[in-house]
Amino acid sequence: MSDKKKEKDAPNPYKETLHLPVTEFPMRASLTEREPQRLAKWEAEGLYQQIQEKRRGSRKFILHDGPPFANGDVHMGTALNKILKDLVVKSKTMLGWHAPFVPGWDCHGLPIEFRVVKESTGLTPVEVRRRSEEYARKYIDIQRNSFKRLGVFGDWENPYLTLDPGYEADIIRVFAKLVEQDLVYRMKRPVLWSYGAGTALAEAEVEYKDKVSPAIYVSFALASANLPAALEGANLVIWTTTPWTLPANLGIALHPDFDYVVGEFTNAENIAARFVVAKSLLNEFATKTGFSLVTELAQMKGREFVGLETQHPFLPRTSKVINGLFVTADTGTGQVHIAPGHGADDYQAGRENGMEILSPVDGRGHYTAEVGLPDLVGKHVFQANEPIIALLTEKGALLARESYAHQYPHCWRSKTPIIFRAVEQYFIRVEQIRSKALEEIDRVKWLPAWGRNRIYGTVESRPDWCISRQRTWGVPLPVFYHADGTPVVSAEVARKVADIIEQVGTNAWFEKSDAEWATLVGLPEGAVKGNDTLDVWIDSGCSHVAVLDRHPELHSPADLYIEATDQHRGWFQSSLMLSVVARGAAPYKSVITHGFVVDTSGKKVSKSDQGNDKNAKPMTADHYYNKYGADLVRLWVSSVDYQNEVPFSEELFQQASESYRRLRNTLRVLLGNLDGFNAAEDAVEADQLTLVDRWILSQLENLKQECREAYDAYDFRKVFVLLNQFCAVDLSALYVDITKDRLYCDATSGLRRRATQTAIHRITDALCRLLAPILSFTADEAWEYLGHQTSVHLEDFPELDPSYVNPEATAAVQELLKVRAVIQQAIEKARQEKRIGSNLEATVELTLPESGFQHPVFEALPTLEEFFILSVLTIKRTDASEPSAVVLESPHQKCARCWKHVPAVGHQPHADLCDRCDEAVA
RNA sequence: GGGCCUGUAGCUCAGUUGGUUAGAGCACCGCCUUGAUAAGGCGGGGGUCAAUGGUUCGAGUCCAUUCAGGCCCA
Repeated sequence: MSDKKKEKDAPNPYKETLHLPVTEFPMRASLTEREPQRLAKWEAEGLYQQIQEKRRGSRKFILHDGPPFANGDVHMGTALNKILKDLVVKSKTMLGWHAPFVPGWDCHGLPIEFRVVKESTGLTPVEVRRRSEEYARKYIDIQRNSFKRLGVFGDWENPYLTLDPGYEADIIRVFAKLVEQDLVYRMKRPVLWSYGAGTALAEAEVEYKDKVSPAIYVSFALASANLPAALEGANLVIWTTTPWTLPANLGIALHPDFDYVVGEFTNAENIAARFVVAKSLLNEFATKTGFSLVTELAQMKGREFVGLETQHPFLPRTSKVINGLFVTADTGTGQVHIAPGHGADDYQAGRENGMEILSPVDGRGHYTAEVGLPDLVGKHVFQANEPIIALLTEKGALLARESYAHQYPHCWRSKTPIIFRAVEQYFIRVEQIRSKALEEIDRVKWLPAWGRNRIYGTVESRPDWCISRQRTWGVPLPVFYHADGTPVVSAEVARKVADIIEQVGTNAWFEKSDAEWATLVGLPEGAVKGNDTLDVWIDSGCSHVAVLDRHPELHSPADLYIEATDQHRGWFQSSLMLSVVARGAAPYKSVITHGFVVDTSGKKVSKSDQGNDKNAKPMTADHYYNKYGADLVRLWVSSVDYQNEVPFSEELFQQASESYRRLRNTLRVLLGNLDGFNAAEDAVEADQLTLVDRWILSQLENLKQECREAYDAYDFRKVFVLLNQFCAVDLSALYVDITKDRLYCDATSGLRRRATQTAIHRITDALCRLLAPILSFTADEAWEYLGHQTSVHLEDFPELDPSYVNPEATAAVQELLKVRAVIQQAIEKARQEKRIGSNLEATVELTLPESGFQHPVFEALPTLEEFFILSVLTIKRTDASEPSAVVLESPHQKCARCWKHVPAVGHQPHADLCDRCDEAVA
């Protein structure tokens, strides 16, 4: 090692003559401080409105916002969703479209009502609704602030709310259309019922508690004519923990694939009988009832029993034998008692098998006359278990009884056990719109493509849509009842209701008396309004009517919907169905779905996990934009494959930070090198550009085109990768590194220097535009430092200019890079051996094969030295097949200004300078 | 249990119609630089392509099964 290497370099006396990068654009982003300032600036300038004004008249692109529920803070999943939408809106805008974005909120529904009712009991419906609205509006404000803070552009001052009177009126008008098309019917259906509170409950209002119930084995004698010999005189046997539902028994379900044994059984008292029992449960049956199998007469599959009938044990009617996949073999007999009015599976099975929905129980839990047993009428169902068991014993149908401890649902308020009770509900006849809906599915573009199958399967198999809810915080189901209880389900009446609601809101439904309403809608005296509200999926499913059709800036069908994959069954489906009803077509032209946010081990993360796991990471967006900044949240979104589950962790934010720093520092050095450059005066003509300039601008053209295409295909991840690679590889490692020498050391107005500044100017301009949708804050900030007074968000993506596409330069640089790799390896070896430090201390003897590397640049030593960042390069050609390089310590003096070790150093007048620097200083 | 989907380096992802030693960025390790400096450059290590079986001259890429995970149902 030379002595001069060890010497501490004296301060460069020529430093003042260098053109080092100068810019106020800070290296440190300080996003959490700067972003709010920029946000305030945008708001003060009315940037969103400016964008709308500027784009008015351009072709329109409508991304319709699916309304998040106005409950809780913005979760990372919600942030992902909104940022994806924003990436679409911003990129479509910069691609030349007019893409207004009207955000919305879903305001009605149980979770809010539940919260309100939990806080204080005994509220009137009007008060529940008042507080629910207050609650919803509070969270709308919270969420709106988060979305804005994340840099999402939209008409935040005029969002759509499903509680707006106009919106509510449109929901009711859609209901009128449903009625008009004869799609609405009324039918009993079992619901979770609290006899203590006298009301229907939702799943969320049920608490599971321990309860001991009587569990009984009951035999049902087969009663069909022409039974197979083995089944003559045989009995099916069911096991149930709700004896009180037996009066409503209308069927017995067997699993189609289970094996059932038909046989002669006897017990300790030598009573013999012929039973059917699931084979796998024979032992349990014997233990519990005392009846053990003596003679097996036959084995049959469950499906072979279908169509038979049994005699009801104490009522004068028969029960149907059916199959059901819900039948299990854990307990009982593999045969399930079916009371369609008292259970969800029972109901489904009952409907599929043409059974009545019998539910002889009133709202207080007492039997009605329908029960068929005079002694039981008026008795509470839980008081009826013993009399029924006694009756079964008397009829000889009771084979065994036991006490059974299990988790049983209880009402969260009255704490009483809940029962399944069938009440009248309203349904949409899906069958009548199904085929049209399926047709429409194939007219929509689904991204990813498998989304088509997902929703198709859902629509294909979905049962009729139950649209009534026994709730308060919702849009009223606009039906009335005559004094005799006859329902009035009328499109005309519904439209009158809608017109009134439009003026005063749905609270009026609850505030005005029945008599007032009857008068208003023209019904005879004595008519009363219904108490049901509409399923909230009707609310959001009407947005294409209540928002797209109503809002002057928007149109229907929308060009695009974007939501998480759960919405195939949810909003995408409800919107499709109601749009088929309202306009005979799908409400969207294309649909994008994204995955759910999962942690790095691939497990889902949800709000509910937060409470249970004390180590759980924060999952609300505010934590992340307050800690890292919105641009980092946005960069994270752009970096993932959103069509799958989206991995999320604090570690990923560290990773995004690294990418961010690279992007930011690249912008910074570009801006710094533009110091003193006036594009209008100093830019050079294209034909004056040097090889590397032509090459980088050709790369830039490529980047522009690929980014445009990726944005157009909603492939933000690809944009992220392209921009990262361009900044890290093409710019940072190559172009900027190579051109430092000319930028810093050449004369201010030197042609090479100006050529590179010209290129850098083009590059920086393009980068700011291409980055704008993703790094909305940072790109705008850099744009400002580029000398612009207005926001980058008012600009288009950079236009393609094919004249800069330069295959010749690209081919040359590709060859140069191959050689560069060889040289760098040789230099690295020398460096590891401590023979040299920086590249400029080396002299490289390059050997090239005779063939290949024929580009004229290989004859231009100064260009090669610059490209490889070397002081001195020599080349010889041999018959070797691959290039090779030998690295020697340079024998030349170091130029005090540019640090190159070249022969020119040592001449007068500046003995410590090379010729180039001598000229530059002069 | 059913429907739809996913499983490639520590992390996030590329891998065209099956065909040379499976790629990128980040992270990691070592070196250089101190004129992008709470920056920058160079070099390097790292993958049984979830597993098993099959089709094929040849499979990360096709088929089957299994395992793990997600959404929606039951």
